Amino acid sequence: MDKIRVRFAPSPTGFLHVGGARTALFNWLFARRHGGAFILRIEDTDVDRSKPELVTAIIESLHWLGLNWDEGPFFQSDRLNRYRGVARELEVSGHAYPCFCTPEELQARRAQAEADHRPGKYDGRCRGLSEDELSGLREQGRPSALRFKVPQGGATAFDDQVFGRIELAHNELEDFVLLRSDGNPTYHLGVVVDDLDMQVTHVVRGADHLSNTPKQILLYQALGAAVPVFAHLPLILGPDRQRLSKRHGATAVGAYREQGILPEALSNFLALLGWTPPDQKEIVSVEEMIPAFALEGVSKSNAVFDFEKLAWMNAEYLRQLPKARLLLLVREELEAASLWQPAFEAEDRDRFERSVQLLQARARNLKDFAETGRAFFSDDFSYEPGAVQKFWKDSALPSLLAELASRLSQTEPFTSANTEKCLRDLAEEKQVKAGLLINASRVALTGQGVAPSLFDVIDVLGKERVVSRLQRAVEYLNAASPHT
RNA sequence: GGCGCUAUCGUCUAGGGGUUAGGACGUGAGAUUCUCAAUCUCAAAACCCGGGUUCGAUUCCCGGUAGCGCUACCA
Repeated sequence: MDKIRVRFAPSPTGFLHVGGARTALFNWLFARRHGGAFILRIEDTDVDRSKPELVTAIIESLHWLGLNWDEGPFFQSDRLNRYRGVARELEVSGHAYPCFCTPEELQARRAQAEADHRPGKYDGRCRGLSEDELSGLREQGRPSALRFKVPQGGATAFDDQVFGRIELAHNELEDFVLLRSDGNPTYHLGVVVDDLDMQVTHVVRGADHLSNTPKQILLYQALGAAVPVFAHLPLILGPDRQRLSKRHGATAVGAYREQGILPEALSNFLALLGWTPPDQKEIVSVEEMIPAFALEGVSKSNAVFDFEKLAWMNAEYLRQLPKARLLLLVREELEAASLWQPAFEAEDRDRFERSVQLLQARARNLKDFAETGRAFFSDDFSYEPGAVQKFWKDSALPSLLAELASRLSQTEPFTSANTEKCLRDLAEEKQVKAGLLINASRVALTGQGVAPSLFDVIDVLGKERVVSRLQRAVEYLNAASPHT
């Protein structure tokens, strides 16, 4: 068999959607599995809706996901003459004909057909235009589109790698447009010509193209070309089982990145939407997926995008992340939040690293480091209201915390064993539960009711910060309830 | 409307003519505890409906229903 060649062909009319990302991933996996080529092609023939900056954004998202391509990016807008040439060939060979109906006329007829409960297919009225009529219309300067002459009668069938045999009767098809009246190709012409020129062997794309495939096969045949293998992927839906769209929240890959999702977590999650590795593992790296990937294992039914599972998977990956990479990612987060300090790679480097590792066990996404973990990287943090309400309600707290601050300032050496002993001794003396002091101190030190183990926090923060933060909490509490 | 496709716990799925229908996320309970997370244990939770084939269908076939897709000079 010839070398396998696949492509991902997004159109730059929007950001890279998670559905598109999964299509790209499956193509990439398939290419890597078979040592084939993965081609990137930008389908920008819709001049009105395509935007150059979206091309950049799509490419950036693909890079972020680690989906590297072997050829391209190719732009359909660079190949316009080629499509026109093929269109011309098709016209000359009698497989296509000019149509002078205007979009307005067509739309009006469709509307009328709908009102009459008739099928709204194009009626083929320009199909039988005589040479005289043709040249007459041309002389009038009437613009024309080029339509494909769908064979009358019969059917086209193909064996989809995931859906099996699909058959469609030709009378269900209309004579679809190949070339718009402005000379630009439509999707169907563009894909077929490109996939042919780029020698694509397997077309792996969303199931929304399943019903379009027979049209394209007809084009291949009219061109006397071999038809590639098709594999359609089930669609990704929102929680309401509607096709995933903006109103469901984040759909763009970039939006997940901004939410602190790791690319490996997103890839893993997306891969499992419609595909199960043979060993049924849930956490699977792309490296593990490559040798196991097969189109035959792809599910036929649409899948609901479950953000909760992605979040879980992300936490899972975050916890396993090698130190060096995590440090780098957290640094980016802190920089974005204006929390990064040069000292973190100089005198405070050790504290920085230990803080990150402490937070790592509980983080669900990268954002957590700069948000709930803020107090580890800055003295400027506030007390989370829920935590204050829950852990700072005992009226003895101000004096207890003041005493704790004073005793901790005397503790030498300042190890977790010693600070813990100090706190527990104080609790015992004052006849209060150690938990009371521990929880209250946690809020004082981190501003959060949920944070790592207190003595680890104390250890990482160091004596000076611990003492001053406890004192700050005492002041806050006294200010809040001046009568006690 | 027409055509096409699909149908297993709430969600992602495994399985397949005879199974206690398996796993994961989520949910609930418990253990642990210093809050939370993690971890461990346990629990609830599914074969869309109706026919047929068969000794036996969740599995195969047909029909229905539902959902999705296509039905553009969008891709």
